[in-house]
This record gives sequence, C-alpha cells and structure tokens, in this order.
Amino acid sequence: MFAEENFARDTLTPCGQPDHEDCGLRLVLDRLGEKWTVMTMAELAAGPRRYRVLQRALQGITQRMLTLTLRRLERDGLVSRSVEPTNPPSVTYALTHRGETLAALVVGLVDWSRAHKNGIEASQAAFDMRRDD
Amino acid sequence: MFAEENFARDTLTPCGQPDHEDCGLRLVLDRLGEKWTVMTMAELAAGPRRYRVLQRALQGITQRMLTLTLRRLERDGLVSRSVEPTNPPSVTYALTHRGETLAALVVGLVDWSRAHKNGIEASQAAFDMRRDD
DNA sequence: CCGCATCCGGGATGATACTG
DNA sequence: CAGTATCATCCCGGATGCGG
Repeated sequence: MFAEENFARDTLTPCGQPDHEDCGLRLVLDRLGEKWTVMTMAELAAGPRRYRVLQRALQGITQRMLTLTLRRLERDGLVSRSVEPTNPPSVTYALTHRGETLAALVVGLVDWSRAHKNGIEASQAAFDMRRDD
Repeated sequence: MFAEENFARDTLTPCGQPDHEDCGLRLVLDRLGEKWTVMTMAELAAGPRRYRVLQRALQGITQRMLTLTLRRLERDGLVSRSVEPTNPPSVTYALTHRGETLAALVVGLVDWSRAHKNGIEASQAAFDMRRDD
C-alpha cells in the first residue's frame, strides 16, 4: 500500500495502475508493433487504395501478410473494406475516421524517425564501438 | 553478447525503392514494438529511476527483459545509464534529450489508446460476431 | 542490489502453391 | 484481381540460476 506511493506522475504513466494491461495500451501497441501495420496505415493515409496497389507500394510484403494486416486493422475499426462486385472484383481499403486519428499520430512517429535516424545510428555505432573494443 | 545477438541485422527491410521512405522508420518501430519499451519510456518520462524501482513499477517484467529493454534504449541514445560506485552499486536510468522528444509522442499514443479502448473492443466484438455467423 | 547467461516454447513472419 | 492454405522458420520473451 505504501510501497509505491511515489506516483506523482499525472500524464505520462501508462495508467498508474498496478496492472498495466487494462489501460488499452497493449491493444494499440501490439497492433503497431506488427511489422507492416504502420507502413500500411501510412500508405492509406494518402488515400484509399486497392489491394494490388497496396501490395506494390509496400515492397517486400507477401500477400499473406498484407491480407493479415488489413484484416486486423479492419477488425479494430481502423480500416474499412469495400468490395465492388465487378469482374474481376475490386476491393478498396480506406482509413476509417478512427483510423485517421491514429494515423495522425503515426505520422508524427514517422517524421520523428526520419529526423532522428542519423542520430540514432550514430549512437548505436558508438555504443557498439565501446563494446567491441 | 549484444553485439553477437545482432541488433542491426534484420532491422532494415528491403525498401530500396524510390517511392517509399521507410528506412529509418523500422529503426524506431521495431523498438517501439517491443513489449516493454513504451511503458519503460513512460515511466522514465516521470523522472530518473533506479533499476529496482523500474522493475517494481513495470509489474510483470522480468529482469532479463528489463535489462534488455534498457540496453537497447541506451544503444539508441534514448536512455542514459549512470552508475554510482557506492556499495552496493546504484544504477540510475534517465531519458536523454532525444528520448524525451520521443516520449512526448509516445504519450500521445498512450492517450489515444485510452480514449479509443472501448471503441476498438466494440469493433472487434462486432467483427468477430459477423465472422462467427 | 544490479546484471548476465542458458534453455525453451509460442507466435509472428515468410515462401510457395492454389482458387473464385 | 484478391485472396486462402500449408508448411517452414525465426526471434521475442518467459523461467530460472549464477555472478559481481
């Protein structure tokens, strides 16, 4: 009870609860941690895309992973999937409103990554230097 | 140990394509995707912490994962590690300036997660419903 | 008190082939 | 074009024990 009374954090702590799992963080982080999720959302942030277009844009992704990634995003209500019963069928994916709000944050991460790429690589190199010597 | 466990090997995806700018994104996303990285940064965002304090705060983390997480953050120049040669030794971790700028974005994700937790769970339930029928 | 090493399993990822 | 299905692989991360 008094063991962890040092909880003066107001905004930053995940949830301030003993159990961090239920703050919903994992719900998002696990998805974001998947290999193609962020890049897929970034691509969709530019506008709706058809399956094949996405596959071409996300160089290196397999059909299986693209389908899997889109399904999970759809399940979370972040992406919508609309089928036009033409021949051959045409499936278009787009961000939902919820997806767009998350995508906005994701874009922040993307920008940060680009801005700090060199610095991070330098830090890593320095760190490895110190170790390998 | 860390050098041989190759951190840098598979962090870069092909991405040699002109259209997509993901190189450097993985550098950050892979780190953020790790299970404890975000919560660790969130905890450190509230102020410097000693090893044992972190372990208590991040309920459920093992020593191995805490050490691994901190090492990787240190390698990226996001966290600093300072040892005071007291007896027993005292090791304190803190966010670097770079780490603080990233932590600010991470906080955005945390807030977003909390705000959308219920909505996401509802979407998932609805999605699973439709599927099971 | 702080940190490192070994063993191991599960799940995410990948490769390939096939279908409406 | 837009997926499924199956099999193989690989790495994260958990449990545990040792060492400074």
